[in-house]
Amino acid sequence: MARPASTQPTEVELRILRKLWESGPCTAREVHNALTADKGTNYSTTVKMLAVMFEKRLVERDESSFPMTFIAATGQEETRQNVMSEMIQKLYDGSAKSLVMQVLSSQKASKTDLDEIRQLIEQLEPNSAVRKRAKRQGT
Amino acid sequence: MARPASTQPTEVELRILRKLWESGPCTAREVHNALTADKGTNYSTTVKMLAVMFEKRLVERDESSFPMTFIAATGQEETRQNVMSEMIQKLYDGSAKSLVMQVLSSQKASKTDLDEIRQLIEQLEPNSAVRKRAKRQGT
DNA sequence: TTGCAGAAGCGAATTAATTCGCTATCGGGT
DNA sequence: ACCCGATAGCGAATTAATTCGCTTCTGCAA
Repeated sequence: MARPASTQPTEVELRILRKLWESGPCTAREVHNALTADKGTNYSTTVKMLAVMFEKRLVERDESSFPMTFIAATGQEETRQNVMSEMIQKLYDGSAKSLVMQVLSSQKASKTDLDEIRQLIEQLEPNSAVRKRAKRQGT
Repeated sequence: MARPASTQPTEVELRILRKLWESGPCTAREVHNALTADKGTNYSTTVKMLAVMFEKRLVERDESSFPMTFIAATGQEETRQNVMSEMIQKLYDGSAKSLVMQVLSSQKASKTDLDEIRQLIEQLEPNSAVRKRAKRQGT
Protein backbone atom coordinates (compact mmCIF):
# COMPACT_ATOMS: atom_id res chain seq x y z
CA MET A 1 0.00 0.00 0.00
CA ALA A 2 2.60 2.55 -0.92
CA ARG A 3 5.34 3.59 -3.18
CA PRO A 4 7.44 1.03 -5.04
CA ALA A 5 11.19 1.56 -5.03
CA SER A 6 12.51 3.19 -8.16
CA THR A 7 14.12 0.84 -10.63
CA GLN A 8 16.66 3.49 -11.52
CA PRO A 9 19.34 5.23 -9.50
CA THR A 10 17.85 8.14 -7.62
CA GLU A 11 18.90 11.75 -7.76
CA VAL A 12 21.67 11.58 -5.19
CA GLU A 13 22.76 8.14 -6.24
CA LEU A 14 23.23 9.39 -9.74
CA ARG A 15 25.40 12.25 -8.58
CA ILE A 16 27.60 9.86 -6.72
CA LEU A 17 27.79 7.47 -9.62
CA ARG A 18 28.80 10.30 -11.90
CA LYS A 19 31.69 11.18 -9.66
CA LEU A 20 32.81 7.57 -9.55
CA TRP A 21 32.50 7.15 -13.30
CA GLU A 22 34.52 10.25 -13.84
CA SER A 23 37.22 9.71 -11.25
CA GLY A 24 37.43 5.98 -10.73
CA PRO A 25 38.02 4.69 -7.18
CA CYS A 26 37.26 7.37 -4.62
CA THR A 27 37.19 7.62 -0.86
CA ALA A 28 34.02 8.75 0.83
CA ARG A 29 35.75 12.05 1.41
CA GLU A 30 36.46 12.54 -2.26
CA VAL A 31 32.92 11.71 -3.21
CA HIS A 32 31.70 14.08 -0.58
CA ASN A 33 33.85 16.92 -1.81
CA ALA A 34 32.44 16.46 -5.28
CA LEU A 35 28.87 16.49 -3.98
CA THR A 36 29.29 19.35 -1.60
CA ALA A 37 30.19 21.62 -4.46
CA ASP A 38 26.52 21.66 -5.48
CA LYS A 39 24.70 20.70 -2.35
CA GLY A 40 25.64 21.55 1.21
CA THR A 41 25.03 18.17 2.74
CA ASN A 42 26.88 16.72 5.68
CA TYR A 43 29.72 14.26 5.36
CA SER A 44 27.68 11.71 7.29
CA THR A 45 25.07 11.88 4.59
CA THR A 46 27.52 10.95 1.91
CA VAL A 47 28.83 8.05 3.96
CA LYS A 48 25.30 6.86 4.54
CA MET A 49 24.39 7.12 0.90
CA LEU A 50 27.44 5.11 -0.02
CA ALA A 51 26.41 2.49 2.52
CA VAL A 52 22.91 2.35 1.10
CA MET A 53 24.27 2.11 -2.40
CA PHE A 54 26.58 -0.65 -1.29
CA GLU A 55 23.64 -2.65 -0.01
CA LYS A 56 21.78 -2.02 -3.23
CA ARG A 57 24.95 -3.15 -5.02
CA LEU A 58 25.22 0.09 -6.91
CA VAL A 59 28.79 0.47 -5.73
CA GLU A 60 31.54 -1.87 -4.64
CA ARG A 61 34.15 -1.06 -2.06
CA ASP A 62 37.74 -1.89 -1.41
CA GLU A 63 38.11 -2.24 2.32
CA SER A 64 41.73 -3.28 2.16
CA SER A 65 42.85 0.30 1.74
CA PHE A 66 42.38 2.99 4.33
CA PRO A 67 40.37 5.02 3.92
CA MET A 68 38.42 2.54 1.87
CA THR A 69 37.59 3.33 -1.72
CA PHE A 70 34.42 2.95 -3.75
CA ILE A 71 33.82 2.21 -7.39
CA ALA A 72 30.63 2.18 -9.42
CA ALA A 73 29.22 -1.31 -9.82
CA THR A 74 27.30 -0.42 -12.95
CA GLY A 75 28.83 1.14 -16.03
CA GLN A 76 27.85 4.55 -17.26
CA GLU A 77 26.75 3.28 -20.64
CA GLU A 78 24.60 0.59 -19.12
CA THR A 79 22.96 3.00 -16.74
CA ARG A 80 22.33 5.52 -19.47
CA GLN A 81 20.69 2.86 -21.58
CA ASN A 82 18.48 1.68 -18.77
CA VAL A 83 17.34 5.13 -17.87
CA MET A 84 16.80 6.13 -21.44
CA SER A 85 14.77 3.13 -22.44
CA GLU A 86 12.51 3.65 -19.46
CA MET A 87 12.24 7.28 -20.46
CA ILE A 88 11.35 6.34 -24.00
CA GLN A 89 8.57 4.14 -22.70
CA LYS A 90 7.19 6.54 -20.16
CA LEU A 91 7.45 9.73 -22.12
CA TYR A 92 7.46 8.79 -25.80
CA ASP A 93 5.27 5.69 -25.91
CA GLY A 94 8.24 3.57 -26.82
CA SER A 95 9.32 5.59 -29.81
CA ALA A 96 13.03 6.30 -29.72
CA LYS A 97 12.57 8.16 -32.97
CA SER A 98 10.18 10.62 -31.37
CA LEU A 99 12.59 11.24 -28.58
CA VAL A 100 15.53 11.83 -30.84
CA MET A 101 13.61 14.11 -33.12
CA GLN A 102 12.25 16.12 -30.26
CA VAL A 103 15.64 16.55 -28.64
CA LEU A 104 17.19 17.54 -31.92
CA SER A 105 14.49 20.09 -32.58
CA SER A 106 14.40 21.64 -29.16
CA GLN A 107 18.01 21.60 -28.07
CA LYS A 108 19.70 23.43 -30.92
CA ALA A 109 22.83 21.42 -31.52
CA SER A 110 25.79 22.98 -33.32
CA LYS A 111 26.46 22.20 -36.93
CA THR A 112 29.41 20.08 -35.93
CA ASP A 113 27.23 18.06 -33.63
CA LEU A 114 24.59 17.60 -36.29
CA ASP A 115 27.24 16.46 -38.71
CA GLU A 116 28.51 13.89 -36.30
CA ILE A 117 25.04 12.59 -35.69
CA ARG A 118 24.34 12.42 -39.38
CA GLN A 119 27.50 10.47 -39.93
CA LEU A 120 26.44 8.05 -37.27
CA ILE A 121 23.08 7.60 -38.93
CA GLU A 122 24.62 6.96 -42.29
CA GLN A 123 26.87 4.44 -40.68
CA LEU A 124 23.90 2.74 -39.09
CA GLU A 125 21.91 2.61 -42.28
CA PRO A 126 22.47 -0.70 -44.01
CA ASN A 127 22.98 0.67 -47.51
CA SER A 128 23.47 4.34 -47.08
CA ALA A 129 25.27 5.11 -50.33
CA VAL A 130 22.43 3.84 -52.47
CA ARG A 131 19.79 5.56 -50.44
CA LYS A 132 21.61 8.85 -50.51
CA ARG A 133 21.82 8.86 -54.25
CA ALA A 134 18.17 7.94 -54.57
CA LYS A 135 17.18 10.67 -52.19
CA ARG A 136 19.06 13.30 -54.05
CA GLN A 137 16.93 12.65 -57.08
CA GLY A 138 13.74 12.95 -55.19
CA THR A 139 13.05 9.46 -53.90
CA MET B 1 16.57 17.94 6.43
CA ALA B 2 15.02 15.70 3.87
CA ARG B 3 14.02 15.14 0.34
CA PRO B 4 13.21 18.03 -1.96
CA ALA B 5 10.10 17.66 -4.09
CA SER B 6 10.80 16.55 -7.62
CA THR B 7 10.73 19.29 -10.22
CA GLN B 8 9.22 16.90 -12.71
CA PRO B 9 5.94 15.00 -12.77
CA THR B 10 6.28 11.78 -10.82
CA GLU B 11 5.61 8.28 -12.02
CA VAL B 12 1.88 8.20 -11.41
CA GLU B 13 1.42 11.81 -12.36
CA LEU B 14 2.98 11.09 -15.69
CA ARG B 15 0.65 8.20 -16.34
CA ILE B 16 -2.29 10.41 -15.66
CA LEU B 17 -0.96 13.20 -17.82
CA ARG B 18 -0.45 10.77 -20.65
CA LYS B 19 -4.06 9.72 -20.53
CA LEU B 20 -5.18 13.33 -20.51
CA TRP B 21 -2.89 14.26 -23.37
CA GLU B 22 -4.16 11.38 -25.39
CA SER B 23 -7.85 11.68 -24.66
CA GLY B 24 -8.46 15.29 -23.80
CA PRO B 25 -10.95 16.09 -21.02
CA CYS B 26 -11.61 13.05 -18.85
CA THR B 27 -13.61 12.25 -15.76
CA ALA B 28 -11.85 10.73 -12.80
CA ARG B 29 -13.47 7.47 -13.74
CA GLU B 30 -12.05 7.55 -17.23
CA VAL B 31 -8.61 8.34 -15.96
CA HIS B 32 -8.93 5.55 -13.46
CA ASN B 33 -9.96 3.03 -16.07
CA ALA B 34 -6.90 3.90 -18.10
CA LEU B 35 -4.62 3.53 -15.08
CA THR B 36 -6.13 0.38 -13.76
CA ALA B 37 -5.24 -1.41 -16.95
CA ASP B 38 -1.60 -1.46 -15.80
CA LYS B 39 -1.85 -1.05 -12.08
CA GLY B 40 -4.54 -2.37 -9.80
CA THR B 41 -5.02 0.72 -7.71
CA ASN B 42 -8.24 1.78 -6.08
CA TYR B 43 -10.52 4.43 -7.54
CA SER B 44 -9.99 6.54 -4.44
CA THR B 45 -6.31 6.64 -5.26
CA THR B 46 -6.93 8.07 -8.68
CA VAL B 47 -9.26 10.70 -7.28
CA LYS B 48 -6.69 11.62 -4.68
CA MET B 49 -3.93 11.86 -7.23
CA LEU B 50 -6.04 14.12 -9.36
CA ALA B 51 -6.69 16.28 -6.32
CA VAL B 52 -2.98 16.47 -5.55
CA MET B 53 -2.20 17.29 -9.15
CA PHE B 54 -4.85 19.95 -9.09
CA GLU B 55 -3.19 21.59 -6.13
CA LYS B 56 0.16 21.36 -7.85
CA ARG B 57 -1.52 22.89 -10.88
CA LEU B 58 -0.59 19.98 -13.07
CA VAL B 59 -4.20 19.61 -14.14
CA GLU B 60 -7.17 21.90 -14.41
CA ARG B 61 -10.74 20.87 -13.84
CA ASP B 62 -14.11 21.78 -15.14
CA GLU B 63 -16.51 21.63 -12.22
CA SER B 64 -19.46 22.83 -14.21
CA SER B 65 -20.02 19.41 -15.67
CA PHE B 66 -20.95 16.39 -13.69
CA PRO B 67 -18.98 14.31 -13.20
CA MET B 68 -16.32 16.97 -13.44
CA THR B 69 -13.63 16.64 -16.07
CA PHE B 70 -9.89 17.15 -15.95
CA ILE B 71 -7.42 18.36 -18.50
CA ALA B 72 -3.64 18.54 -18.42
CA ALA B 73 -2.39 21.97 -17.48
CA THR B 74 0.97 21.46 -19.15
CA GLY B 75 1.45 20.41 -22.73
CA GLN B 76 3.05 17.17 -23.70
CA GLU B 77 5.78 18.85 -25.72
CA GLU B 78 6.62 21.20 -22.92
CA THR B 79 6.81 18.41 -20.38
CA ARG B 80 8.92 16.29 -22.66
CA GLN B 81 11.33 19.14 -23.14
CA ASN B 82 11.60 19.81 -19.44
CA VAL B 83 12.19 16.22 -18.56
CA MET B 84 14.63 15.72 -21.36
CA SER B 85 16.75 18.74 -20.63
CA GLU B 86 17.04 17.69 -17.03
CA MET B 87 17.96 14.25 -18.21
CA ILE B 88 20.60 15.65 -20.50
CA GLN B 89 22.11 17.51 -17.60
CA LYS B 90 21.97 14.72 -15.09
CA LEU B 91 22.97 11.86 -17.30
CA TYR B 92 24.93 13.31 -20.20
CA ASP B 93 26.69 16.30 -18.66
CA GLY B 94 24.62 18.66 -20.74
CA SER B 95 25.45 17.13 -24.09
CA ALA B 96 22.33 16.58 -26.16
CA LYS B 97 24.57 15.18 -28.84
CA SER B 98 25.81 12.40 -26.55
CA LEU B 99 22.28 11.49 -25.66
CA VAL B 100 21.09 11.37 -29.23
CA MET B 101 24.03 9.33 -30.38
CA GLN B 102 23.68 6.89 -27.55
CA VAL B 103 19.99 6.39 -28.11
CA LEU B 104 20.53 5.93 -31.81
CA SER B 105 23.25 3.38 -31.23
CA SER B 106 21.53 1.38 -28.55
CA GLN B 107 17.90 1.41 -29.60
CA LYS B 108 18.10 0.03 -33.12
CA ALA B 109 15.72 2.25 -35.01
CA SER B 110 14.24 1.06 -38.26
CA LYS B 111 15.62 2.31 -41.52
CA THR B 112 12.55 4.42 -42.05
CA ASP B 113 13.05 6.04 -38.69
CA LEU B 114 16.68 6.74 -39.42
CA ASP B 115 15.72 8.30 -42.70
CA GLU B 116 13.24 10.57 -41.05
CA ILE B 117 15.76 11.64 -38.50
CA ARG B 118 18.34 12.30 -41.14
CA GLN B 119 15.91 14.45 -43.04
CA LEU B 120 15.27 16.43 -39.93
CA ILE B 121 18.97 16.94 -39.41
CA GLU B 122 19.45 18.09 -42.94
CA GLN B 123 16.69 20.56 -42.44
CA LEU B 124 18.26 21.80 -39.25
CA GLU B 125 21.71 22.23 -40.69
CA PRO B 126 22.28 25.92 -41.32
CA ASN B 127 23.88 25.81 -44.74
CA SER B 128 23.72 22.40 -46.21
CA ALA B 129 23.40 21.74 -49.91
CA VAL B 130 20.71 19.17 -49.38
CA ARG B 131 18.61 21.65 -47.50
CA LYS B 132 17.21 23.18 -50.66
CA ARG B 133 15.96 19.81 -51.77
CA ALA B 134 14.45 19.15 -48.38
CA LYS B 135 12.64 22.45 -48.53
CA ARG B 136 11.25 21.78 -51.92
CA GLN B 137 9.87 18.46 -50.71
CA GLY B 138 8.51 19.45 -47.35
CA THR B 139 5.64 21.98 -47.45
C1' DT C 1 -39.71 12.41 -1.91
C1' DT C 2 -36.87 8.86 -1.14
C1' DG C 3 -33.38 5.58 -2.17
C1' DC C 4 -29.39 4.44 -4.46
C1' DA C 5 -25.28 4.20 -7.34
C1' DG C 6 -21.61 6.68 -8.46
C1' DA C 7 -18.65 10.99 -7.47
C1' DA C 8 -15.90 13.88 -4.49
C1' DG C 9 -13.37 14.79 -0.37
C1' DC C 10 -10.66 13.88 4.00
C1' DG C 11 -7.46 12.15 6.89
C1' DA C 12 -4.41 8.79 8.01
C1' DA C 13 -1.18 4.95 6.97
C1' DT C 14 2.73 3.11 4.38
C1' DT C 15 7.10 3.04 1.98
C1' DA C 16 11.06 5.34 -0.33
C1' DA C 17 14.60 8.73 -0.21
C1' DT C 18 17.47 11.71 2.19
C1' DT C 19 19.43 13.80 6.03
C1' DC C 20 22.14 14.10 10.24
C1' DG C 21 23.73 13.47 15.32
C1' DC C 22 26.23 10.55 17.97
C1' DT C 23 29.31 6.74 18.92
C1' DA C 24 33.12 3.85 17.86
C1' DT C 25 37.24 2.90 15.43
C1' DC C 26 41.59 3.67 12.96
C1' DG C 27 46.45 5.23 12.30
C1' DG C 28 50.03 8.44 12.44
C1' DG C 29 52.73 11.39 15.18
C1' DT C 30 54.80 12.61 19.92
C1' DA D 1 51.35 3.86 25.11
C1' DC D 2 48.49 7.93 24.22
C1' DC D 3 46.18 11.72 21.84
C1' DC D 4 43.80 13.52 18.01
C1' DG D 5 41.82 14.26 13.68
C1' DA D 6 39.71 11.72 10.23
C1' DT D 7 36.83 7.57 9.02
C1' DA D 8 33.06 4.21 9.51
C1' DG D 9 28.60 2.78 11.22
C1' DC D 10 23.91 3.11 13.41
C1' DG D 11 19.57 4.54 14.33
C1' DA D 12 16.28 7.88 14.11
C1' DA D 13 13.98 11.97 12.07
C1' DT D 14 12.06 14.35 8.07
C1' DT D 15 9.70 14.97 3.73
C1' DA D 16 7.79 13.20 -0.69
C1' DA D 17 4.90 9.97 -3.00
C1' DT D 18 1.33 6.78 -3.04
C1' DT D 19 -2.33 4.26 -1.27
C1' DC D 20 -6.93 3.43 0.63
C1' DG D 21 -11.09 3.36 4.04
C1' DC D 22 -14.76 5.98 5.28
C1' DT D 23 -17.92 9.91 5.02
C1' DT D 24 -20.55 13.10 2.43
C1' DC D 25 -22.63 14.79 -1.64
C1' DT D 26 -25.11 14.61 -6.27
C1' DG D 27 -28.41 13.54 -9.73
C1' DC D 28 -31.60 10.35 -11.36
C1' DA D 29 -35.21 6.81 -11.30
C1' DA D 30 -39.09 4.69 -9.12
